Amino acid sequence: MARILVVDDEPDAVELVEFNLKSAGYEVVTASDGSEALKKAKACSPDLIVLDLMLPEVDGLEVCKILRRDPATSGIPIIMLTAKAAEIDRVLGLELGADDYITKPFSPRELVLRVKNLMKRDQGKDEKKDRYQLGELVIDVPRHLVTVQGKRVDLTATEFKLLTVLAQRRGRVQSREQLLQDVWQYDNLIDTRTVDTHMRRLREKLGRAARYLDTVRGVGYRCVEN
Amino acid sequence: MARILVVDDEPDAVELVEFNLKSAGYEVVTASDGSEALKKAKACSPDLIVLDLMLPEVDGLEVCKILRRDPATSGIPIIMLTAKAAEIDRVLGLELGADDYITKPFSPRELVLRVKNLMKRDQGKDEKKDRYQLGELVIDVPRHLVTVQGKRVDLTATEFKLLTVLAQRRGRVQSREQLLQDVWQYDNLIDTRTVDTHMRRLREKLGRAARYLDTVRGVGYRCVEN
DNA sequence: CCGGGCTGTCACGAATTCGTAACATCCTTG
DNA sequence: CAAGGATGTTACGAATTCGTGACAGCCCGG
Repeated sequence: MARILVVDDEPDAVELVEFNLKSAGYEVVTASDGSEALKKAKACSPDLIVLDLMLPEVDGLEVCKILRRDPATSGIPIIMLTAKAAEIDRVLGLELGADDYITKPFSPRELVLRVKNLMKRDQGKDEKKDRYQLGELVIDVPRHLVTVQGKRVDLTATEFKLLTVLAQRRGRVQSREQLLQDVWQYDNLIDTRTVDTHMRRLREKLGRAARYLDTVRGVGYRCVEN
Repeated sequence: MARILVVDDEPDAVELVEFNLKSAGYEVVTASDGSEALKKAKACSPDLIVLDLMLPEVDGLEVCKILRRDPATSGIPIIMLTAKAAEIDRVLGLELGADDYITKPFSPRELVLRVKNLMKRDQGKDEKKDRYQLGELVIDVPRHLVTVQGKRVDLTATEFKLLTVLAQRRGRVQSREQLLQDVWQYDNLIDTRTVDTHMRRLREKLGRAARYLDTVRGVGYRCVEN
């Protein structure tokens, strides 16, 4: 089926991930440090890489960058494992180009789901972009900049992330729970109504461009195209 | 339907969980300590396990690990019950691999919801689609959008779910009780006649496309292909 | 220490949606 | 065709949902 390279320096972690991925029908290759990872990434040409952020010798971020620079490996989807939610911004940053991330601790099932998701996405169309445009509304992700009719709109970090997530999943309704997951990173303690408040603030700042943000009563919010 | 193994050393807790799961239509097997849990997990091959963190003899964490190592049980979703929120990290930890957790005290409703969620995730892969088409009627699930001859039809959350469930089980008659289970989830207090009213509203909004929704007198409703 | 921006929560009200009862109609059965 | 049950239709009060404004805690720079 498909080959996955798993990189982590903790043997237990590797073993668990390996076991679960194999159960899901994938072929698994492992590496325990950065240089080994780079070697195997070229040698085995995996279809996907699960990469721990913290590694001895060569850091996970560094590995990611190098993989992206090399034409032989730059097209391989990477899922980053991070210990802290705070590191996520850097992971998803342009200069790194990880395709997805999971914060530790995570459930193996969750990992398998994301792997499947990325594999599917690989064949399909739905890719993450640096820039989203909805009519006069432009979202520049790496620059953290939003403009409406060329005029800059100042958004807070949360508002920006919320808008970006909605734009990424354009067309599809996102439940409040889903948004809490994606924007607030697994912080289940937060009230779902908080999403409403941030949507309100976001809409207020976006002015007329707020029309791209739909409320789907009883379900959640959705970003629409026109 | 589906079998669930409930593991807790407090009889009261077991009883409460058992009662609620049974009310939701599940078959329940119970165990009061770790070794019994392991035995029954293999013997009964449950579809899901609800596992208390603190157990006499073999700790819940240990049980979880062992279950994950054994190929016979590693695929079974596990929901952990923890007394303290602080323990969550360990529960969802990489080396453990629980799929979800609930902190005590919890509402039975919450538990049932999580169980359903995990079950759905498990089996829904083949049958469930993002999109259903019945002639001029198109149901786009992720977008939460229904169109008839390309014209958008506004449905409430309940109506949409009802239509989706019927479309998923296309061709097969669904009893009112079944529909209440699938659409209204946990709440079995609702009058079956309520389904009729929602069917009426749904048909009204669908206009001509309502012809895809059959009434099977004395039995229930059915979605037909042509 | 103060002040301001950001964030999460709450409370309130308007609007929608829901569940049920009541009545009307349809269908089956004998 | 009559009777009785099942379903369709309508109306309405209850409950839910969402937008809005207010507010307190937090962090950080001055």
